[in-house]
Amino acid sequence: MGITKTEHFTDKQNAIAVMAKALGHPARIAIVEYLLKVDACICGDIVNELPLAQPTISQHLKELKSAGIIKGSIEGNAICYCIDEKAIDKLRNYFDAISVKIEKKKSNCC
Amino acid sequence: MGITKTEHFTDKQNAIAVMAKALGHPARIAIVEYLLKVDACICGDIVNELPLAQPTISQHLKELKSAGIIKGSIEGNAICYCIDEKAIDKLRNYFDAISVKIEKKKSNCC
DNA sequence: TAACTATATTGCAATATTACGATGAAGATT
DNA sequence: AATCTTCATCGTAATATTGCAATATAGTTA
Repeated sequence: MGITKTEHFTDKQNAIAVMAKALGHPARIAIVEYLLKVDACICGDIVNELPLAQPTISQHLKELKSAGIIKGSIEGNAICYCIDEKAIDKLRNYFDAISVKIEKKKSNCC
Repeated sequence: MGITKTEHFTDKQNAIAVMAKALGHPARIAIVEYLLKVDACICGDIVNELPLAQPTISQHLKELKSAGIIKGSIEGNAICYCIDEKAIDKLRNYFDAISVKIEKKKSNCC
């Protein structure tokens, strides 16, 4: 197999999973953190920051983009990537909600 | 390849990535949501709830456990799984921090 | 326009993931 | 003790991911 049975789950579950999966790699976490660190979102130097080859970075950027975590705009012959706040908000709200639910339960057997 | 170069990244980056990766599958999101929904964390009926075979569920539970998202305790011949609040808190804090940083910047080019 | 720069795509090898049937292990029930 | 129930593990097939060298694409500059 190796194929995920997305059709059995809700759109929301799939949406969260897609975003989480995109962040499920340390290089992609490092990219996100780098985009946060630099003041303007002038990119491309990501390749110089990370110990990975340019095609590998490009591929990770593509995955982050297709998951909606970052967005890119053309800036001359370079490309300016930056974090898409909406995606982060969705994740934040999701984990906030889980925390609240856990807090409410606290009946706990484990 | 197919092998992630974890050694090039910080422990924190790897830790977040491991948790995100564990949640990067809709079945595992569904499991977490089910554990939140049921009042007591009596499990095993997860298999009845989800459209996946028992070995598949077992494998997903193992991954969630090894990522620290859930913990399990033996309850007779059944096993009681529940969410580990600490992991959720870590994720929540992480995305909160990112949100704050995005908010502070707002210089934004894209 | 030719060369340069920045990023994307292609193609490939190595490894990981997903899924499940068959089977195993351990406590519960009869 | 034999059986049942519950969950884990093994083995295997199909597919996905990771990483990079080579190459392509597109804007920029000389």
